[in-house]
Amino acid sequence: MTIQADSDKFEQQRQEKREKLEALGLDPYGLRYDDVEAAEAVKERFKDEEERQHARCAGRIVLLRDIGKLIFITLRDRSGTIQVGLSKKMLNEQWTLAKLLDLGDIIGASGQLGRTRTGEITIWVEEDGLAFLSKCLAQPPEKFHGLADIDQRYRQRYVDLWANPEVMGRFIKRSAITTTIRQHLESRGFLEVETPMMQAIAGGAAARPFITHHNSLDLDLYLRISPELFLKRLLVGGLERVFEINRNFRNEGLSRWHNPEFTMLELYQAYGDYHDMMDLTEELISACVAAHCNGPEVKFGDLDIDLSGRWRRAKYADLLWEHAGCDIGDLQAVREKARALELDEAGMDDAVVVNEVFEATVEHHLVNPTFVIDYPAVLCPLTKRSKENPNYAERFELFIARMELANAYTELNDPTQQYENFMIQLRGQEETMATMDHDYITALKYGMPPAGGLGIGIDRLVMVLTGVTSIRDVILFPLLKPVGPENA
RNA sequence: GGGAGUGUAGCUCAGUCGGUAGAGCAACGGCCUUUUAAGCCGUAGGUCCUGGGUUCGAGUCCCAGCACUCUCACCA
Repeated sequence: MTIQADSDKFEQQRQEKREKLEALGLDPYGLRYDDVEAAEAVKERFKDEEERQHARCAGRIVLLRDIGKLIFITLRDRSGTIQVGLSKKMLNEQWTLAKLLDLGDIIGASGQLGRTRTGEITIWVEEDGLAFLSKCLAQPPEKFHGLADIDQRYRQRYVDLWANPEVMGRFIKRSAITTTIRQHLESRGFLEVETPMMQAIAGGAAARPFITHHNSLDLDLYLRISPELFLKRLLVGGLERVFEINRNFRNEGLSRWHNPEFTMLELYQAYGDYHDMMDLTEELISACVAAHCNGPEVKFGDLDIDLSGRWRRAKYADLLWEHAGCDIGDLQAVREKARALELDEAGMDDAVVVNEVFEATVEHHLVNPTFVIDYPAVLCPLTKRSKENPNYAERFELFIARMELANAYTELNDPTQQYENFMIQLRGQEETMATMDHDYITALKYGMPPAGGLGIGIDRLVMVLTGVTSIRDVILFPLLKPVGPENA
C-alpha cells in the first residue's frame, strides 16, 4: 500500500490545479528561494521585538484554514512551524494563486510579521510575496493523527518525517549526538578514518556476513561485520588514535534491538587499556546526555534510567554470583543452574554454559549503566588476558536498559597468541565463514602498540537517549521486506 | 524459523449474532477578513490485504498465502 496510485482521483484533482498554475504562467516546481529564515528563529526574534519586521520562510503546508477572503496556513520547516496569513486585499493578483494552495504544497512566504487576535505570530504575505516551490500531487495523511501505520511510516519515511514532527526531531537529535561524539573525540586527538566495508575476509566478530560479488575481479566479497582488524592495522601504521562511525552488516534475524545494518562507533587508543576505555565511554555518553537530554534521568519504555554520576563497574564473576548464585569456578553448580533454567547445557562447552547462565540471570537486571568487566578469556579471542588471572580477559561490556551498548578491550597485540586464538575460534565455525586473516597476524608481527579499543552501538545509544524501544525508530530506512505488486 | 496479534475510503478508525459498507479528517461545490484539528450547508469516494472454501447469503466463519507488530529462537 502506498499513499497514492497513478490513477488516484486525488492526484487527478491536484494535477488540474497544477495545470491551472501553469496556465497562469507559473512553474509549480519553482526555482531557488533565497534568504530563508527558520520558522522558529522568526518567532524567537519577534517574541520580544514587536515593531514592524519582515520575514521570509519556506516550508510545507501542514494545515490550511480558508475562511473566505482570508487564508491561514501552518507552514512547517525543519525547525518547526510558523503561521502564514494570506488576505485577498493584500495579495491582489496573487489571491488567485492563494486559492489554489493545497495541503502538502511547499511554498515560500514573505511579508510583515504580526500577531492575530489570539496572539499567534503570523507572516502576513505581502503583494507578490507568495512563491510556489513544489506542488504536492499526493494526498497528505490525516492532519491530526498524522501517519500512524507503522509499516507505512517506515516505507514512506519521507512522509513520516513531516507528518509526525517528533520523528523529525528524533533524527535531528541522532545527527546531533554523532556530531557531539565526533567533536569530543577530535578534541582528544582521535582521527576519523574510513576502512573497507567490502572485505575478502569478514573478521573482527563472530557473525554471519552478507556476501556480494565483484564482477570484473570475479571475486566474492563480504560486507564487513566489523572494522576492528583494519582499525588495528592503523595502530600498527602509527596513527595511534583512530575512530570510525559507520555501518556494520550482520546476516542475522531482525528484532527490536537488531537491524541487519547498524552503526557502530569503533575507536582505538594506543598506549591505553580497557580502563581508559571505560572512562572514555562514560565521558562520551555523558557529554551526549548533557548536550541532548533534559537531565540525566531518561525513560525507556517502562524503565526509568539514571545516567548520572559514575557508573557501576562490576566483575562478570561477581554479577554471576549476585544474580545466579553460583561460583564461576564451580562448573558443577553452573551446569546445575543451567538445567534449572531449562537451558540445554549438555552439548555446550563450559564457557558457553557460563555465558548462557549469565545472559539468562544477570542481563535483565542491568537497567542503569553498568560496566561488566573481566570476561572469561575463552569468550574473547581478540582481548589481552589479565595479568593477575589469565583465565579472564581485560574486556568490558556496557549495559544500559538491559541492552549491550558498548564493548571494549585491552587489545591483544601478541601475534603468536592471536594466531592461536584464531585457530581455536575457527574450529566449528564454518557457518560464519570465518577465515584466518593471515595479513592481520603479519601486521601484529610488525608490532602493534598496546591499546584500548572500544565499540559503541550508535543506534542503541540513540534509542536510550531518545527513549524509543525499537531500533527501527532510530534508523531512517530500516530493512523491510519489499512489497510485491500483488500487495501494492 | 515457531507462537500471538493486526490488515475496512487518501489518512485515523468503527462495523453487534453471517443479512444493503459507516464516522471523523482530507477531497469536491457553496458561504465566511483574525482562524488555531476553524465553522456551517451540500456532494462524491470501497479489490473490506490476496486466493480458495462453507453458506441462499461472508468485512464477519474455515483453509492457504502476503505484509507489518509483539514475542521466542538465531545473534561477541
